[in-house]
Amino acid sequence: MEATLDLFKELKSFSEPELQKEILKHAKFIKASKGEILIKEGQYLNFLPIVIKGLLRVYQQNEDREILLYYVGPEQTCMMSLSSAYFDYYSTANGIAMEESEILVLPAHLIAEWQLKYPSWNKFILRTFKSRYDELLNAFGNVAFKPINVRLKEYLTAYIKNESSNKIPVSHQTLANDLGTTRVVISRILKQFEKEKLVKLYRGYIQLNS
Amino acid sequence: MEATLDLFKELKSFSEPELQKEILKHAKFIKASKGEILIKEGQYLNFLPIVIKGLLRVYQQNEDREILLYYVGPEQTCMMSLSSAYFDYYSTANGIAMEESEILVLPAHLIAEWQLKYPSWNKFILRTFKSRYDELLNAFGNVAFKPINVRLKEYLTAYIKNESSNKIPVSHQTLANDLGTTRVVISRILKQFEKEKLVKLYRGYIQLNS
DNA sequence: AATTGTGTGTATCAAAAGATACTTATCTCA
DNA sequence: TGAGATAAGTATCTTTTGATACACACAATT
Repeated sequence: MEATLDLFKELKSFSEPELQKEILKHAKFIKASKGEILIKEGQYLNFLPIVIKGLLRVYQQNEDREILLYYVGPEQTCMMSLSSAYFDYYSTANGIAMEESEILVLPAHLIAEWQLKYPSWNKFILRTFKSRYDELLNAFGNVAFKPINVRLKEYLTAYIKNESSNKIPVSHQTLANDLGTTRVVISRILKQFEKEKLVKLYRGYIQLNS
Repeated sequence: MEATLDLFKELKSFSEPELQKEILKHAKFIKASKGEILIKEGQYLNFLPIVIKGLLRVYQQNEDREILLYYVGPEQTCMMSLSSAYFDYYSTANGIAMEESEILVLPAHLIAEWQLKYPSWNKFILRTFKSRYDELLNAFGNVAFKPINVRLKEYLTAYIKNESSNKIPVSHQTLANDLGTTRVVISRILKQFEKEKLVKLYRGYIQLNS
């Protein structure tokens, strides 16, 4: 856990010395293996997870379909947990570890206490609320107004923006899950994109031309 | 403004004496007439509006369509404004007064200050974030997974839950705007509902059977 | 090599939603 | 009262999306 500890100490959001001391005093560090489900819809959470390393995927489910809400990366926490833990309310989404992840876990009651005590914690919480809200608002507008092919195109271009390569190592099924539709629909649209020379399709990944 | 002042003093969220004094010291009270646009997409806000009386409608727009995000009633504030004012970010939604409304207006910089100073203010802000987030999440799930007829049915039944009567004084166009679709689609579905004896249609309002 | 699972291609059909256009009410207000 | 605005009904056509079913390719494992 030495390495994790070092990672934690580098996080700017918690660099306020008093706060850092407090966190170290009360937090547990846990590991989540790839595919592990951390949060289930309907569940009450009495802890707040902050990701140190790795990636969580938070999504909503509806019978056979699902749709992505957001990812939680290092130095971030999960809106659902925050909401659930702070307000003692059940979660309305699911969370799963996309990769081997290291997570700092805080008892729920500290959220409110530190809100008033530590400005940097206060900022962190509000920043979390705001950025998650913005993400969701954006996703909402997209789902409400844009056809799937446009959303898919935007998803793909957004994907490679953060990467050096323009290979997108994602299956059609995963794309369907993220965008809230079915695999066949994605395959159909991707084939259309290929005809338009926008992409090249391979097993297990997609290459974006541009 | 006497009446407004009295209304304000009754708001539980701000009953903490020190906070109330501060608000009265720094706030302005304004009136918005029906149809007045208070917030525009892209605009920077340096104030936080809290509704004392009346109703604001906050929505997103996309060319010819629009979709409802939420309403802001008495003792509530607008997520967009809060987000914009606190983080110095532009608004990503529009706000319009649905009726003659009375609004308390606070300078943006006080939001952060009071966050640390007044527990009840802190609670108010977080409650705002949470409830707006929940509403949006719910709307998102609906748009992603449910067909319009189901959403419309839910909208109508939710509407009369808060009313004594089962008359819904809303035009088809307004329903279309709230649900993010077009008038013709709404009219078509409502006619179907009428055949199924779920509703009776009149000019300007809808009567729900049950 | 045979088996199994996953990923992809694709055809067919059905349903949902949107676009357009035109008609008929009803209300408002000068 | 009559002109214009708003509300609603409806028919037709197209597009988008979804459901289902099946074939085939590739990979990993035994």
